[in-house]
Amino acid sequence: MKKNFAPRLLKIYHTLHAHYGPQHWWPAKSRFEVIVGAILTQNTNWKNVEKAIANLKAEDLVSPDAIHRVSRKKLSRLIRPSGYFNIKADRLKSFTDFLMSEYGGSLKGMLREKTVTLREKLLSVKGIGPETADSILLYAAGMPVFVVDAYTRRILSRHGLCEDKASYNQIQSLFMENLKPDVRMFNEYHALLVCAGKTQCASTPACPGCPLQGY
DNA sequence: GACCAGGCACATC
DNA sequence: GATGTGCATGGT
Repeated sequence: MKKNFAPRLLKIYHTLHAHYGPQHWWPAKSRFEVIVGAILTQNTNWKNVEKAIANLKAEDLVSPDAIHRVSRKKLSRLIRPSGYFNIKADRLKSFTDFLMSEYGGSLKGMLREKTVTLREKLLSVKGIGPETADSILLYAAGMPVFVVDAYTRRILSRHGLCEDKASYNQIQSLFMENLKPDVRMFNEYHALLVCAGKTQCASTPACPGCPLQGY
């Protein structure tokens, strides 16, 4: 990244923070629940994910061991509200399989990995792509990795900070090469972009009432 | 009834 | 490397 985008990125962050306030992400009670949510929310409304997680909790299945043991059939039935339930059941299974084989089922063991190493390993798990991997790294592991999603791309291109076809890695680099690694801030920043994307900056070029108007 | 939502894998060119 | 398609529910 040749140009210094730090001032603009910081200004956007502070503007969104002042407008929307702290978002207190990730909405989950445990690290493992963060990971389950990260997989279930793929291309899906969070409200639907909450229903699926509530079903899992009702059966006391929100643990690596429980997910590993439960039948694929029962798992997909319980997560049905989150959509793509057959695929997502496989993805939850592939993650717990990975956790079992690589770390003996120990999430703590997994979280002791270096960030770069863990990211590569997560990306090798079937069903975990860049956004899901980075959500796990940031929100479950507490590592300073910036999460990029559809809202991030839309808002940044809308405000002329990237091409609308920019790749995931390009957008992630934009943040990580211009901002100091700061878990708290990366956490809030991504959450705020999602919040803004949901409300006003979503897709309209005019973006009426957008708190980022003029940037 | 169309359209969208905090993606990803896979096929094809 | 870019582009297209299947996966599926629930809210607007």
